[in-house]
Amino acid sequence: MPKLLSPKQVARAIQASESSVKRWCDRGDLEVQYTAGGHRKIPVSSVIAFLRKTGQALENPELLGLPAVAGRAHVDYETACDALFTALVNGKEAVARQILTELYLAEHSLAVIFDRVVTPVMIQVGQKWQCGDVHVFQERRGCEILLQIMQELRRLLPTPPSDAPVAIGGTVSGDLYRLPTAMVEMILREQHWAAASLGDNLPFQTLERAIEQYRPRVFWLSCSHLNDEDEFLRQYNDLYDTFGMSVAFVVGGRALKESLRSQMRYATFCDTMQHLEAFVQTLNNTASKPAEQ
Amino acid sequence: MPKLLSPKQVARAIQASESSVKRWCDRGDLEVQYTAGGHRKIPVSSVIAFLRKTGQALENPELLGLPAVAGRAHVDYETACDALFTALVNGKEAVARQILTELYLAEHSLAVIFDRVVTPVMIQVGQKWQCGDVHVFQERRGCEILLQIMQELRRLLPTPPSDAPVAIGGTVSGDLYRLPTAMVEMILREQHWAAASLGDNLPFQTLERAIEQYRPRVFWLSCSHLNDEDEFLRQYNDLYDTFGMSVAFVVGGRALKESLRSQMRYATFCDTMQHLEAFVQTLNNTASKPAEQ
DNA sequence: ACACAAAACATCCAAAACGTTCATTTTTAA
DNA sequence: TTAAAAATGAACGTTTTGGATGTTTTGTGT
Repeated sequence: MPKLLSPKQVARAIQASESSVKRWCDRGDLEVQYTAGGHRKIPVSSVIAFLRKTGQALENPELLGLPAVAGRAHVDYETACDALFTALVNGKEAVARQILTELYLAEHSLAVIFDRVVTPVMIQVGQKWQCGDVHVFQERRGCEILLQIMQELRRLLPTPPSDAPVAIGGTVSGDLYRLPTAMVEMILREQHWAAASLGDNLPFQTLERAIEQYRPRVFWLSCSHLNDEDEFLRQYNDLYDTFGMSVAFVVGGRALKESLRSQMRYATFCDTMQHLEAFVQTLNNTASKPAEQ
Repeated sequence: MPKLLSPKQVARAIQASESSVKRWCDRGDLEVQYTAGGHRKIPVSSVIAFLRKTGQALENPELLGLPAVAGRAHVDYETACDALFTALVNGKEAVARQILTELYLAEHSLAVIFDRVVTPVMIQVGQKWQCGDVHVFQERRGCEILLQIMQELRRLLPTPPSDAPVAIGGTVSGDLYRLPTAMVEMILREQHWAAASLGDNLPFQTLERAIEQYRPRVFWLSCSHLNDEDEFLRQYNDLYDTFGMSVAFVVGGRALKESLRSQMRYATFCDTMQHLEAFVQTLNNTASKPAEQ
């Protein structure tokens, strides 16, 4: 998708007028390219450089375009992962914030950041925790920091329009991993959904009530840990029997192994946040009232 | 609605002259960004922080997109509690944010807001939940919303100076109530402490490691629920034996009944956030290097 | 290939913001 | 109570901004 932006797009994104953006281009404050016919084309990287130079905040990042997934050599995920890991286990909130903010400004797709940086880092934390290299409190503090930063980023996402389709979800009883469900919420909000995470550790009974009350178009379940797989299967399938026809069930998480999935029904299973993003975009495009781009 | 304001807009909102607003920006009292041409752009959050810092009233809140009552002389806690309760159980994030922002502007201490509004509301939610008037998902969603808003307010607090005294804390294994520990963190940060919440559900073993690594001046433990009181007592007292001399233990929470407290040692027990605030202020005043008021 | 609508272009101008200066009010200290 | 100090708000000429204008480029659909 577009790496080059028009003056109007940039103006909206940084809350300035089109005239000013064009003037800044002409004056050289904003690096700019031209089409054959003389139209300005402003690279995203140029906007970021400009914002950094002037110390301005990015007011409407969603307007800077959607997934720039295809290999951007610019960002080195491995370095970012290493740095983030170190920052999290040492409780360096400010460092972690800087890493993620820069990635967000450079990458513009939350899904990619989640899949290629945040999730791998948390997996690494989990592994080192099992071999005893990382203490529980370091893992917990790391999660706290990540959740805080994600909430800050969440504020930069568009506020859902009042007629936005509703999505709710969370994790089931016994699953205390709230990071994934927070990610899901953000991905959905980025796609202009009115997504609300109900949190973690939710009994199936209350999920049923929640669906009844919210009447969502999408219901998600993040499963990082299951206390009792058989019990989960039974209750999940009950829930699906009740609502599966009217609500799109989206499930994911490492606890849902293939053997389990084969016994479940759902609208989609997501291995990654990018899968989820693609699925939601499909919904947006095929819906009667699609959320505008 | 715009998140960045011009000096004139801010001047009208807080009923001051444009000259003064500009002077405050230049002096650093108001956080400000600049356009490429050198015009000031003031974030709403910066205005809110300024108003609180100086104790001024907000004369025209509607100009900032805030509720019309914000900053008015006195606040009726009971009304606020009722409104917040309704907003939380109905998942109305925006309404809850307005209520709390309004209180934040009108009040001088976060502790008062926590003690007289947030805590009572969550107690009410808990009660109605037990009689079945409130569903689990409503309670959970309410907590999510509160944590979200508190995170936003946290950003308005002063960033701790690098030589700030360190405080860490959280809840023990089996205690999943993370709201109180988030409150504690904010109260401490408001008093210029480098406070870091380690989160919830922490085994004692890792608390020990955390204290070793962070070497805090204060260690807090929030106890809203205990799986096993005797086990807790044993492990807590072990921890106190190890660190009680070098670290100030601050405990609180409704799970610590009188019968339990009598068997525990601690620097202070806090019934309310205002107690905590007073205690920390005492520490600040008697410390060799007091954080400036 | 052509036509047409949407978007971007350059230019111009009024409104607004800039920095500076100065008179007036408020606070602090003697 | 008075004098000095500090903060405020108005006034000023200059610069920046943002909207309106009519024209040109772009991209899409036939």
